[in-house]
Order: sequence, then structure tokens, then C-alpha cells
Amino acid sequence: MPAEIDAIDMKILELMQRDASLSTAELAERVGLSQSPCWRRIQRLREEGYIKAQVVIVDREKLGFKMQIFAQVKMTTLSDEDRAKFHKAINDIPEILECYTVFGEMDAMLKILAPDVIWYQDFIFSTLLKLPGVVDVRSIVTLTESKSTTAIPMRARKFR
Amino acid sequence: MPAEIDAIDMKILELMQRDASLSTAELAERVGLSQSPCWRRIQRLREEGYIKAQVVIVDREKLGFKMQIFAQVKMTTLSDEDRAKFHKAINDIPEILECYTVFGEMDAMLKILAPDVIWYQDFIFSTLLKLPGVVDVRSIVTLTESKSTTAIPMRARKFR
DNA sequence: TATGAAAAGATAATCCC
DNA sequence: GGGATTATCTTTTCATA
Repeated sequence: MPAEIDAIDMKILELMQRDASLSTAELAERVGLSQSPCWRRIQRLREEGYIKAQVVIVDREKLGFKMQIFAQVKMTTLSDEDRAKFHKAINDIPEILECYTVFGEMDAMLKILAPDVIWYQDFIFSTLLKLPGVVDVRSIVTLTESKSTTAIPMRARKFR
Repeated sequence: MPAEIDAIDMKILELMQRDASLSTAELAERVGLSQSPCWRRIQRLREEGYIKAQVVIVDREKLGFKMQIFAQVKMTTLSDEDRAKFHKAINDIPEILECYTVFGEMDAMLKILAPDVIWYQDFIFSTLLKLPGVVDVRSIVTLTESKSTTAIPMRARKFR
């Protein structure tokens, strides 16, 4: 049973969500602790799953993915087996970064990377529409990305 | 003028996108280099902007954000000044993780975190709809998250 | 120009209080 | 939680190809 986290843990998470290359000593100083307790807190945050991973964020455009698309997918009702097949397929396609089931008119929402429009059009017909249960795809193509972060707020704000 | 990256660089990025806590020595071994050249490659990848950041991924649900929403926003035509205001506002709201301008019926797409439905409803009326130019918000609430990665594929796949 | 071995410096991890 | 120690890793240097 993971204990609750306190204000110092939150500060640590806040800092590490922005720069995980900070040393324990530097983090410690910024949150007002000395090295060892700060290090122990970080370990605990990892063990208890508050920190899920430490990764590097790569420039997608520099790597040739000029397009980012949100694809809304309409699906037929699926057997458990087909549902598993669908998610397995999604998982094996690296250009699909995110997959959610959603409320509303459509049934799933995907975030997809593509090098260009030609590739994406082919992808829809030769891959997406052939996944189990998929009957329709509606694509929302992003033009400019004005904000993009993985940093979660450390508490939901009140509004004015 | 940043040089192109080669197959070894790609392998390094692939590994670091999944686990950035690997030591240089371990990375070096896995890509078939010794420490120093591997280390220099990582430096270069940072300097040239292929690696944009090193961060920790935090469990949003454990931190109380039970809801994730894609909000499609319809906007009036904006002056440059109002557009700047809009983006400034977006940037200052930590619950908005991503913001894109998009093609189609709506004009912007936001990824938003919320602790619960009540909070989100208030957020729409007291914050979103008061941003400069916003005239309509259509929300797509996610139910389950079956895939979520920040790892970009190292080359677009061909399809079968 | 790029590599690898090895030294120097910094940081992470452990121990004891 | 803090201080000090040890183990490990990062970063620089330098010789080599």
C-alpha cells in the first residue's frame, strides 16, 4: 500500500518532469534536503510507481516525421479475441504513439506520426482500415504544435 | 548545419527513448562501441537538438488526474495580439499538456488532464471558454489508455 | 578524423548516526 | 533526515590508427 506523497515529493517530481538529468545533490538543494534523504525519496517514488520511466524526448521533425495526426476510429462490436488482436496490432505499430477508447460518436482515438501525406494515406488503407473491427477513420491533421509537454501538474488548480 | 545521423545514432536514440537511465557504458555495449565514442555521440545528439529533453514520466492517475480529455476548440479569427494572448494563456495552464492548431471543422486541439468531471466542467466554463477567440469546445473523453509512449520510431515502416 | 584506454572528476548508492 | 564513505559512472585527456 503506497503511502501518500508530500509537498517535497511533489517538488521533486516537478523538477524531474522538466529535467531528469539533474543530479541528486542539485535536486536535494532545490527542495531543501541533503543528498541521502533526497535520493531515498527518488527511489521510493520509482518503487511505488509514481515515476514510471525516465526517457529522452526526441525531435520528431528532425527524424522525418513532419506530420502528426489524431485519428478517430469507428469500430464494430468485437469479440474479446478480436479486441486483443486489435490492441496487439496497435502495440506493434510504432507510428501509433497513443491509443484510447473514447466516449461519443467514434470509438477510439489514436495519435499517429507520419513522414508525409502520401505515407499516411497508404497507412490508412493498407493498415488502419484492415485492423480487426475498424469500419471508419476520421483524421485530424495537426498544423502547428504550440504546446507539448509530458509534465503533469502537481495539483489541479483552482480557477479564478 | 547538423550532419545526418547514422544507424548507430538511431540505435542510441531508440534505447534512450525507452530508458534514459542506462549508463553510457551499457549503451556503448549494446550498440557495439566503447564508452568514449558513444558518449560523444550522445553529446552531439543533444547539441544538435535530436534529443530535446530528458524527463521522468509520472503516473497521472496516482497523482489524482483520473480524466484525460481531447478538447476540440472552435475559434474566431484573431488579431496577432489576441493569438499571442491565447497561446500565452494555454502555456500558463498546466492541466493543458498539448495544443495544436488543426485542419477541419475545429481550429485547435488540446490534450487536457482533469481530476474529475466536475472539475472539468468548471474548467470549460470558467477558463476554456474565456480564452481569447474561443467560441466552442467539443470534448472527447478518454476511457481507457491502451497505448501511450513518447518513443518515436527510428524510421517509418513500409506496410505489408 | 575517429577510436579506445585510462586518468580525473562528479555522482550515485550505502552505511551509520 | 543528515554526514561521511565507498562504488560507480561521467567526462576529459591522450596516444593511436
